[in-house]
Amino acid sequence: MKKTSRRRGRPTSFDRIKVLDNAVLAFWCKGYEGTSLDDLTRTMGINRPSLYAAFSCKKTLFLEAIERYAATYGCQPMAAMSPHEDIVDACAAFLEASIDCVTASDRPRGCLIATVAVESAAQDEEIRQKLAAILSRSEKAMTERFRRAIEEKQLPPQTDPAACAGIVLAMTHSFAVRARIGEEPSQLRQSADGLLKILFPASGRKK
Amino acid sequence: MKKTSRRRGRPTSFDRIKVLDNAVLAFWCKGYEGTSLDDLTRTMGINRPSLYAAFSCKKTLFLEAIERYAATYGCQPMAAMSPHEDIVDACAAFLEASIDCVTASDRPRGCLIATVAVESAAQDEEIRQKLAAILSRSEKAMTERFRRAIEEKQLPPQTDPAACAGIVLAMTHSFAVRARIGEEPSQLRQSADGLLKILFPASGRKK
DNA sequence: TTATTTTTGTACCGTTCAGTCTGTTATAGT
DNA sequence: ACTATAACAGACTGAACGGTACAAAAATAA
Repeated sequence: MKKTSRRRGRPTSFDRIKVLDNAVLAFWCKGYEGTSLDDLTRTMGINRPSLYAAFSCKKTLFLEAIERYAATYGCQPMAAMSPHEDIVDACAAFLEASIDCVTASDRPRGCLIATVAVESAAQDEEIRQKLAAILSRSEKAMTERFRRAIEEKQLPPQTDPAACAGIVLAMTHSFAVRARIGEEPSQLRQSADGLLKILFPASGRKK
Repeated sequence: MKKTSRRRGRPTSFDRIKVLDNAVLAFWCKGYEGTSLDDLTRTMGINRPSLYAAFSCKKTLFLEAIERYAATYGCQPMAAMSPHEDIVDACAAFLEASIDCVTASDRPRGCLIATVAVESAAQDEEIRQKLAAILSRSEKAMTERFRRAIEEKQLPPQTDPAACAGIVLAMTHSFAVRARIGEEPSQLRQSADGLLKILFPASGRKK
């Protein structure tokens, strides 16, 4: 039986996920073409050979950054729904988390997927496919959540779950664009409230 | 009194607006950072000194391209509303024109404003302001259109015009993102239909 | 210790970038 | 015809680009 033996050679001095998180910030801020290798090495805190050893090239680093973004920031709105049994509360939490995500003051404005990587989607098939997969996943999840709410009689039986999901997700895409262009959370919150009132007219809103 | 006298020297061999329209296509396709001066001169059909004489530098060319886009493609959805007296018909036409705009097969996918220039908005204040002005203008116009519909009793008096406008415009932002990522017009049309049904539940839709 | 393996830091590579200089060409005024 | 003016086409510039070569450094295995 083998003993736990560490790898030979000089050990890596950085945490791969930590520097990837910093790459996310760099791309999120300046976009794919707008972020240079100097920007990346500076923000990530490692130098070029380490970067290339860990991530192969700029594009695969970008693809990994997109995935990492989706797994950390991108999934927060969906995650914010799960504590809520009521579909109205869940949607309110989803929209609020989405606003937080695209306007947090300590991070770049907007969404790495909907307002940054999307630009590159027209040029690169690999990026396009990854974004399409992420979008499709969130659309399925949101539709399923509405379907459950209908099943649980929180919504009228004739409700179209896909249509509802489409509208709620569309609002978050819009939030990303509007936040990037400079709108404040309070303005986005107004739109969120308006959407909830129209989407759930019957619900006696508390507050 | 002066006679009509043409300018001295060699006349410009290109139409400033035509080459600007081509610059729109180039930026729309590859984004600001992704479009090189070689790309631009090739697509515009003029060479560098002519480009710089006519548009000063890459960034002011981009700003002019954004404005030109807004005045040509960008305003088409709003323009598609005006023939329709009924707000439901008007919104349907708006959404259909929006889908056409972001998925036309002879043009780049998506929207120059919502899926391309928006990336640069975080880096450049001048671009940010221009986009903000364009968005604000369309938001005002759409809200006003809903206000008129309420006034004309096409919608219940308690309807919130800003909320309705926000949802319809959000859907177009979403269309731009989804089109850029590869979704087909038919998929976007489903979302448009779903939105109309939810936004105008009372209206007996003529099939 | 010594040999081996792997990462690190620096300097460098060829290419492409945005922008300009120079000389030529085409028009209008005289 | 000749001069003045303005735009043309192509070559050119220094800087910045993405990516790599190389040797020093830091760890394990013998």
